[in-house]
Amino acid sequence: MSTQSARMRSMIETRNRILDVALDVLGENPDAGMGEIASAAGVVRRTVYDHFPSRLDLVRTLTERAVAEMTAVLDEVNASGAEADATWVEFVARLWPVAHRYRVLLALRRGEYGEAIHALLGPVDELLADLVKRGQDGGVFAQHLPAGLLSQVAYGVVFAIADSDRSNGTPGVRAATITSLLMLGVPETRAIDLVGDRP
Amino acid sequence: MSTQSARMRSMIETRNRILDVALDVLGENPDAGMGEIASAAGVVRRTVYDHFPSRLDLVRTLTERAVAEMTAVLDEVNASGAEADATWVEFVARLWPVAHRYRVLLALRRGEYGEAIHALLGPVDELLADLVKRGQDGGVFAQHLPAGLLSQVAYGVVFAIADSDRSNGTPGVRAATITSLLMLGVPETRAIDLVGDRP
DNA sequence: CCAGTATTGCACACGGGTGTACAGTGAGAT
DNA sequence: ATCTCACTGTACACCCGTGTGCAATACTGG
Repeated sequence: MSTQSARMRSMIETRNRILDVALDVLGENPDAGMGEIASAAGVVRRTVYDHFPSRLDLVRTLTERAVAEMTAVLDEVNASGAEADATWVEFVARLWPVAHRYRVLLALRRGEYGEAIHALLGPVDELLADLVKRGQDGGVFAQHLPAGLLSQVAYGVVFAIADSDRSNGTPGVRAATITSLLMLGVPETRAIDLVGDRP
Repeated sequence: MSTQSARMRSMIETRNRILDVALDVLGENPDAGMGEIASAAGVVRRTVYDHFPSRLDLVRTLTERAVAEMTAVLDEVNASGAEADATWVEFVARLWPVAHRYRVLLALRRGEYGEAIHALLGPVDELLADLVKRGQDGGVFAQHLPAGLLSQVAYGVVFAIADSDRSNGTPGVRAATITSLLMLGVPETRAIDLVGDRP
């Protein structure tokens, strides 16, 4: 049906290249301007505005991408029917690369577009809170904090550790997962068991 | 010796008012301009520049204040000679109000003045890392992460929970302390014991 | 009362990012 | 071969925050 190939294709390709590069550039410096993004994508600033009328449109599209990927992972993982702590381990493992790519969103949540991003990220936050709530109700997670806050802090920590990957060697998924599990109130022995037997 | 009282006093007072207000305003919105700070302090923008030649000077002074207060607390707490986990509890308790006031620094560490702030915050980071390292060597803290990173993430969590105070009611020091202890690898029972018996 | 000075209330220059306009170019579509 | 359209290159207007300059004002100390 869509036979308008070559033209369409290269246009979509540039659009995607802009998005990919924007993620990298903004990941390095959340305050980067459209000019930097354009240059990094091997394109003129004007062209970026052809694809995304405003900077907010760019960021929004990026966020929508992230939300789509994250909810996909969360839905899949939730469907397994496993215990909450095991589900969390699976979640972190699957989300690790994604979280690293979209780490910029955590920085972008404060300032200027914070409101818009927060709104788009709402569904993800809910799914996350639900998972933690399930763990608390099941007695596998601690209850020092309300589920909503605990889930935010927990995956904030995962993002933070993923961030530090850029500096030192590689704390890696394993360390991040264990740390988040501990914070969720899972005993150390159980935490090590959960992450121990995996590919 | 310093008998130039009334004049000096009111000038110092405005200076301090500017600093205090700047902490509040920047706490709400780290991107606030000198104009907003001036207005909030009941002063004209030009006056702020009389006290602080540049925006960086303002932020630097704020940071120096924070470093002074934090190192004071850390030194005092470290001198008690108690176990690392007990010391951590004391540390969080004493630092709680301070951390809440200076929460903006965590946001300001990224972007523009990040480098300068990071440099000034260096000593605090070291003291914190030393404390965590001591706990790891003593076997009371877990070792999934290197002391430097673990300490950063741990007090990042404390700041994050302090931040959320503004939104919901009051998770409070207790919840924040327990959460950070858990993440440091302290067993839940021990953690509750540690925070349980205090004024 | 008079001098000194912190503060005010304007003014402006400067830099930097955003978003737009428009003529030109080159590769694919017809 | 010609048309179409994504992309180029350059220019411009606009907004906003920073930092500076200077005369006027108010308030305090001698």
